[in-house]
Amino acid sequence: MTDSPKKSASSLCERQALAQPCPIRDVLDRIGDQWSLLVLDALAPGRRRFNEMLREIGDVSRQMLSRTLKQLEQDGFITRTAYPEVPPRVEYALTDLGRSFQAPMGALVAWADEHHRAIVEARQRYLAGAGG
Amino acid sequence: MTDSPKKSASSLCERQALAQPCPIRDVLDRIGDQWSLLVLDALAPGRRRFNEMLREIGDVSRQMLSRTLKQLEQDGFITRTAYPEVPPRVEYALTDLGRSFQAPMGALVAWADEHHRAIVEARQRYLAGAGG
DNA sequence: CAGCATCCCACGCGATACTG
DNA sequence: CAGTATCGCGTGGGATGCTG
Repeated sequence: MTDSPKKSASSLCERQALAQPCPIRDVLDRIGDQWSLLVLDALAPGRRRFNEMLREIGDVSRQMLSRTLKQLEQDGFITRTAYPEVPPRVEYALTDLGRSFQAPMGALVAWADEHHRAIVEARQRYLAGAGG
Repeated sequence: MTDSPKKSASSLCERQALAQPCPIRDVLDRIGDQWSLLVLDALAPGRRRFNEMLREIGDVSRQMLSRTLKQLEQDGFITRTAYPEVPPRVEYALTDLGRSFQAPMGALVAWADEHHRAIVEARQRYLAGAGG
């Protein structure tokens, strides 16, 4: 498939010309996709190999890790370095772009940590009020 | 269904006890779900009615808007106020929690705006290098 | 107008076997 | 070890008709 013909009319996306898809949606599609954030987090301490990340993240399949890494590499968040050895060795690492993303990501993490309790409580209040 | 039996082994989620699911995953599951962010954004200027948002967002179905609103209400991001009139009128508005979320969301939006060009360029470079 | 119930298809994603 | 190709299931989500 080429590209989704959908249009997003939100002001969130209309803040720039739509030559490119909405940056937010673009970024959100990446970090919102279940694994990218975990991968980015796994790479935060330093370079990692494929199976290393596979084990570290734990509940990701090879296919999804592979896809996610490729996506992140494609978008310039990480680099992929293959060493022509045998057995093969491939290492992934954050780029400057990837590292710069840790700031807003950190803000999000901090907010989540700070307000998670409130969210959980809101859910419980909701269930109590609506009767499940 | 009760709850996903999946476990996330990432340090991103191990920063607190896992009595609750990882706050980040929890928050990400919400804002990463294609519509929540758009809804939150639509409500930023002030209260909105159902069909108003439906039109404003543009490419969201009734069902998904309904679900998203319910989720956000449940999580304490927004309030739902039904006026016992005929025809019925329902208004949605951000809560304090919802408004507080605009800070990290703003950071993310700013980052996306600032680096979107770099991401697009990285993609083009990737395509050029890998030959599609 | 608000929004839930139903139908249905597309695709996300895990499992697995295969390649280099 | 580091992936890719294939298969199959589960579900996200659009379209739409019905209800209050």
